[in-house]
Amino acid sequence: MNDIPFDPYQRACPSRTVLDRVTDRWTVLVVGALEAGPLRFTELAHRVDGVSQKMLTQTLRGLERDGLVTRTVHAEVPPRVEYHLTDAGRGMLEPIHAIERWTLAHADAVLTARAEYDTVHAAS
Amino acid sequence: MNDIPFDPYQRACPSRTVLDRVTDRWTVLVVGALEAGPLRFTELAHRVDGVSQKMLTQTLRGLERDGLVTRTVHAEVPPRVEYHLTDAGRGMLEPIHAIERWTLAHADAVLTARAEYDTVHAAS
DNA sequence: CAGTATCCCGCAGGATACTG
DNA sequence: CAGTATCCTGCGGGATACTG
Repeated sequence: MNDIPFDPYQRACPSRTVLDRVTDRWTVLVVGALEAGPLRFTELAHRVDGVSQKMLTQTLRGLERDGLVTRTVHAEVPPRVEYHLTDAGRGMLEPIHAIERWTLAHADAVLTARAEYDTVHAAS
Repeated sequence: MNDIPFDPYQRACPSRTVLDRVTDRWTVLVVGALEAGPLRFTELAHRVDGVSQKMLTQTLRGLERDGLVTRTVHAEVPPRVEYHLTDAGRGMLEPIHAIERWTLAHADAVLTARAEYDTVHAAS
């Protein structure tokens, strides 16, 4: 049991490293892509458009390390490796859905605000 | 009206830059800190422990640019500057709450999984 | 197919110093 | 107090090449 509660607003709190995982761009997209079901490495690379193999590997290893994704190797030739969410990983879908919902709902407003701001604060 | 719907899974979709805002570490903490009410620059720096003045300024400018935060300068000496969420910014609280909830709820499990993983995959 | 291994560049972001 | 302005370094992350 913990004597000290987690608080991401504190610099030294370990929970901040956990926060970093949820607020990772590729993590959000990869976990979101895995919601519909297990995917292979290449399939993921296609779904998450623009991710490099290095970043995809790195993201998947991190998710595996955190117990959010499981990596299954099927003994075949050519090899088939599938990634699927664990129960803990599926828990991440709630914040991810909220993030995606907000992004889609406010994208227009934000982009408009940006253009407006840049017009007003245009460099001479 | 948009002929093309936003899709953050597509590399070139502008919504990905909006996604980047919500998935920014300091953004989440700053907006979360502003939920309770307006705060001054220094107060924010204290609440969001560990943020450098440079990153705080940068984060606030970004939020202002995106129309999520308003900056109010009170004509006093010494100057008093207050930041508060706009309605759009308050909308970001939903994903942020979900993120914070998940972080606090799964921090223990994730940290344990990490330790376990690192033990098993220890470098020789 | 599903990676690992390198090389390398740009820039995120901290530290420090200065201003209205 | 609330910043801006520089300098500088580490590493995020892309490109490329190689392997089981």
